[in-house]
Amino acid sequence: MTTNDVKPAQATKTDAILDAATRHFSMHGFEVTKLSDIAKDAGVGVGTIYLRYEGKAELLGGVLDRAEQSFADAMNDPAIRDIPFPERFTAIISAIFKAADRERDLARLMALSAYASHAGAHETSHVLHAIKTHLQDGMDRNELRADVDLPLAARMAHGMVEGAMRAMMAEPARDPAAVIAQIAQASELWLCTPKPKG
Amino acid sequence: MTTNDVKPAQATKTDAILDAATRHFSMHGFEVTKLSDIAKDAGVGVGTIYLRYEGKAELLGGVLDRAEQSFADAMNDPAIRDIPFPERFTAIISAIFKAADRERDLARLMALSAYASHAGAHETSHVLHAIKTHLQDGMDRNELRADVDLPLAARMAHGMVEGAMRAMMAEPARDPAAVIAQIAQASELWLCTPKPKG
Amino acid sequence: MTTNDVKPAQATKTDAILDAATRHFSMHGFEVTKLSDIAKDAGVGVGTIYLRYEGKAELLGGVLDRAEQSFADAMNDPAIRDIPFPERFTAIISAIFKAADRERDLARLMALSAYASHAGAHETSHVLHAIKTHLQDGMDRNELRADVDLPLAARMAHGMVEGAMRAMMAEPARDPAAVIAQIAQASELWLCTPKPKG
Amino acid sequence: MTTNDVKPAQATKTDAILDAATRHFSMHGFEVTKLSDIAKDAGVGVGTIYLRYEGKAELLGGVLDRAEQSFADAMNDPAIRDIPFPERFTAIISAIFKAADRERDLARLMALSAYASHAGAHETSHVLHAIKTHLQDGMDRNELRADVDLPLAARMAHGMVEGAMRAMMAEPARDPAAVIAQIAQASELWLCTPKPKG
DNA sequence: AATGAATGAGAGTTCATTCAT
DNA sequence: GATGAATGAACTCTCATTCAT
Repeated sequence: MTTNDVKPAQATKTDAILDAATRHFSMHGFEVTKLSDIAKDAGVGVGTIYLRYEGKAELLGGVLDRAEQSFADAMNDPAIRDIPFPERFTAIISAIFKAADRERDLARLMALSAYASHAGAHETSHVLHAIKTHLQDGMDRNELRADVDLPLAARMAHGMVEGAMRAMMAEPARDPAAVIAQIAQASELWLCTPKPKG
Repeated sequence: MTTNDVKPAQATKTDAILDAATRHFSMHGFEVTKLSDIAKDAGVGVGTIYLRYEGKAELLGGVLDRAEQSFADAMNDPAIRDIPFPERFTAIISAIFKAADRERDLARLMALSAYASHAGAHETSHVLHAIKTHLQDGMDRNELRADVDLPLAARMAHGMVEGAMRAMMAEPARDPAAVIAQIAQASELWLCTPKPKG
Repeated sequence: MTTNDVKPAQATKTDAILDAATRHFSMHGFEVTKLSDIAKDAGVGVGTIYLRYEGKAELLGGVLDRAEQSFADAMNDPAIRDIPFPERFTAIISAIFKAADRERDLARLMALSAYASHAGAHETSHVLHAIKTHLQDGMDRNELRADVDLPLAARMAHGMVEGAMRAMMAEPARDPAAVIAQIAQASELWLCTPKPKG
Repeated sequence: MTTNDVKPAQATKTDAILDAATRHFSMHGFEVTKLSDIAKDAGVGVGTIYLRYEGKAELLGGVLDRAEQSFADAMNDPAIRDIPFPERFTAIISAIFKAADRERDLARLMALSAYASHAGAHETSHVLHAIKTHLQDGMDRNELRADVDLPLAARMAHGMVEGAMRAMMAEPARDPAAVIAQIAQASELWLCTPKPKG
């Protein structure tokens, strides 16, 4: 494949399929979603989906991969890696929220991992991995408490963000910045090395 | 049949159905679960399920109701309400974990709310409500920070516990007591009024 | 069984069952009707129906038997047998319409014969048989045309009355007496020995 | 495939389905008939039926429509319209019998109208309408008695033919021509303007 | 005799998947 | 490569029938 994309048509169709599939899977769930609906939404025939994915589960796999990648890319932004803790918390969480705004239904999508044929691949999500990396980095720099159980803390932080997102879904009027600030503050109090007094 | 044994047969059958349904729904998901499997597992005929629940969705509703109730009961134990913060965190979290041990797959179950016909009833879960009540109580007693956004913090705490549970599922060898201690510590640092120094 | 009915309770229950069954079968059809509905309508338990009838088909048989008998009784009224043709036509048809008013849905019921386990018994209906007997009687008295094919004419007359009944169902405002007069006139023109002129 | 052969496959399949459905519905009734049997008989998969009809009731609707149309077409043959009464009776009845030979079980089919989702459409059957038209035509030409109640007479004639058909079903050895002659004679005596004597 | 909870075979319907065009 | 008509396995739900009480 050359640098300037030779198969724009196909790429476009694949994107249309992934877009439609993301929409349907996240809004209605895996089993409820009909491939024919996705095809119609994407403006292609059902058979076309089968030219790109082995089946329904593999299509979900593709959807999850793309969504996770988008999240992970945001969090792995080198610019963020240079920020010291606790300020970095705000940057990380902002990145997650920004990605979540693009991939609006990631939270719900992630719950579908179980259906993906290669579910194992998603057992440890890219997002979770990015969180772990950031925390490890903070510990290496002595900006985070050494006595923290890293894998456990990463899961807890992950859940905390999910909980905050659910709060925003339940009360859409909330100010995202304020929510981000609350999570950042909680993270700092919980994970950062206490600042020496005085 | 003893005198204080009211309709044991029917109660037993309903319980068997709910037990089997909980097992299947939480382990395999709503759509994937076949009523015939639940019936077989419960040792009853399919028709018997329909004598108690209008359909599959209503059966899930019954399962969720029972599970939520069990959790909420554990957390509303009056004995817990007398413990001051931050010690109370340990008690609450222990209660959740103990209930989770009985209702092993609550976390996964809760994700199924969408399928329940009376999903609205679960919009705000009993567990979440219990958490809110405890936090409010702590704030009234000045044991928790006054500047905490209660509804948001409750969701975040809820998510944090879910995350910890996922960690335990991923690594079953973990010591539950240690996990509980980590959550309790994080909660204390994050939510408790800082103790005066000195 | 003595002359004065010893088992009024059972007879009453049987009647209630037959009444309810007649209502349901004729209004909604055989397959659509649920035994539990009939039982509820009759104020008995489902099991009670099985104490009197072998099954659903046999219950329909009982319903048809009773309805047919009621019709046949009306038409076999000795008073009618003394009337000469063509006047007798009016009496016969009036009797059918009167019975149809009591057993409101006979026409629809008869269509259900196919479902009765002893359908053979109904192949030649009582009503049809009564019509045949009357026509034979008229031929014996030379009041009806000798060249009429009796079994065929009986079926045709039967159908003609059914057609008239459908007309009344379609246009309930019709005057029954006028309808009866039309059928009687048609029968006379068609079946009676032409009166000598002059 | 020739040029003037438009979508033969699909048309053929639809026809096969309608043929099989007609056979099954008329021989065994609506509820008793299984879609899987119709599909097997038609040499298609069950799903194929659902590509053409919304469900079982709509399939019956399609069957009734086609059958009625076939009958009505036979009766509306312009050649018949030119024959004067009473000779026209023979032509009409012959046409009905000929169509009945093709659509062997129309009489029984018509009784199923109740199950068709668009039953209303069949309230007044095409056949009945054709009969009415012929009678009206006869009255306009002064070939039929003016004092006949047209809608009622049409229903009665319709029923008379049905009765005759039942006679033929009960006694298959009967000569159709003789049966037709009997109906035609009855119709003439009943409906035609009496011929002036002399 | 009367009941109705329990049963499970069986039907309509859906939809992922295939493949001829 | 693209399509969508065709397929049939598999599901939920119903209800006649049984039988313990």
